[in-house]
Amino acid sequence: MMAVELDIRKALELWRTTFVEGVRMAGPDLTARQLALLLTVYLAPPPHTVRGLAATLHVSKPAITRALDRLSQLGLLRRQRDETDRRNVFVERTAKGTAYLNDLGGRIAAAARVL
Amino acid sequence: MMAVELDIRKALELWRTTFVEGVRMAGPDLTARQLALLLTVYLAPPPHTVRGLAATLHVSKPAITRALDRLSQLGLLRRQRDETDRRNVFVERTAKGTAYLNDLGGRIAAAARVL
DNA sequence: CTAAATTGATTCGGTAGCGAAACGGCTCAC
DNA sequence: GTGAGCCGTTTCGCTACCGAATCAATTTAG
Repeated sequence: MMAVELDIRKALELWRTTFVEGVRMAGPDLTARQLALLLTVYLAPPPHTVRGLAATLHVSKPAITRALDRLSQLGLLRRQRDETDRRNVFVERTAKGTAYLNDLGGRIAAAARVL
Repeated sequence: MMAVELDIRKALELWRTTFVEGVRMAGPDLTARQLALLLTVYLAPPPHTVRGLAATLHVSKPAITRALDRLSQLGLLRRQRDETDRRNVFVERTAKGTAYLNDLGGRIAAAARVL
């Protein structure tokens, strides 16, 4: 697979296509924060804790907890208590979340192909 | 400028980078709808009316009005009454909106370059 | 064994978004 | 001129998110 080169105009058109498509399909309607969190869990190396995610995203812990409530309610993510230190909560992937992001990535890639 | 080719993994990493960066910078915090609207006004050929935008985005007219309230309050967009048919409202670009999207596009392009 | 520190969750008051329905200004056919 | 129809806006009741402060559970230091 090839180099990724984008000028500003094409970058914006890529975003426009994907966003408009997403808005049209009326999916789960995630916040920017929620999507950033979801993508981080799926793309960055584990383990992911609430505290770590808060630091990564420069966001308060309650904000992470709330985003986690929402995303796990949607089945896109899962909480898992750390049994060796029960204060920690690990955030883990789910099959549904994988499918969701595969779909999203596919739409982005398809939009990029059209440019 | 070159071809745009993206596999799913790279597409998602591109989004992750840009979203996490955006969340960190704590910008205006726009909704998916608001951003889709903003991008449409700047990238699709004018004129843009409320009704037309609602049809393009498959969204109700009041939703467009509200997004317009927000975006014009932020100075990223401007309403302009159609003087030949005063029922219409045209949505137009602003210098601030242009700067905002240039910045966004630049960040996307930069993120793409790192892949 | 107890006191301090750490982790994630909860509460509080406030802001902003949503869909559905109703509204007022404007145009145009008759 | 008047009535029908179109356009964008407003209202209503509701849901979801925000930051700040606080909390309960757990671990660790002394």
